[in-house]
Amino acid sequence: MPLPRAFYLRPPRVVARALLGCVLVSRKGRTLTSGRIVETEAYLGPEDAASHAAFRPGSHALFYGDGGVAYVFLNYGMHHCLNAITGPSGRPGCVLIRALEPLDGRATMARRRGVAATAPRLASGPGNLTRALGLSLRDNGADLTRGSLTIEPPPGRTTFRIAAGPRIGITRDVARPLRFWIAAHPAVSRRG
DNA sequence: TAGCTGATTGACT
DNA sequence: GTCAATCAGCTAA
Repeated sequence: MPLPRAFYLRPPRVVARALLGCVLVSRKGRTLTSGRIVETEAYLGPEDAASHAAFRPGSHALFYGDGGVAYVFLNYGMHHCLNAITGPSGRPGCVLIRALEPLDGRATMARRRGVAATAPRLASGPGNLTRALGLSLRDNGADLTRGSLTIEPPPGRTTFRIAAGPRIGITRDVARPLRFWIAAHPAVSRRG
């Protein structure tokens, strides 16, 4: 069972931490790929200058709607990034999913990435992650509580330490400590 | 219509 | 550490 809508109807900071350890599942045709979320970043509403809710029109309808919806965008002309919209309608915010530890479909991810299945960090980094799962702008607006792109609760008991720090790669509001990752996890993207 | 910017990556020096 | 690849959607004209 995917995480319920209510999971997402909370502030981005809370959802970002809660998503660590959860499993992102992508179904494309008969192919299933999944991975454990090990790294996220929170983006707030217009008060957060780095958030697309603040300066990226076109994403407004998604940001201001109910949470639990995928927001996929293209940047630098070649990389897709996957976000989960958070908060109830009228409370914009989202969580950028930056890195996964591959679970099901490792071979498929490796093929999509064009690397060996044994390669480390198959889905580490927002661009790599979306490529490994076969995501594109067509997945923008997808409902994360049902359908082909969902997020499941952590399987079994999982304990880990959550580390926090400044977000990576942004040019506005650089200092806010809104990046969260599983401490010492090998699949966390290295930059920063 | 042209020009600019960006929540990146990988290849190269 | 530097740099090119490449595009959606803005802005200026």
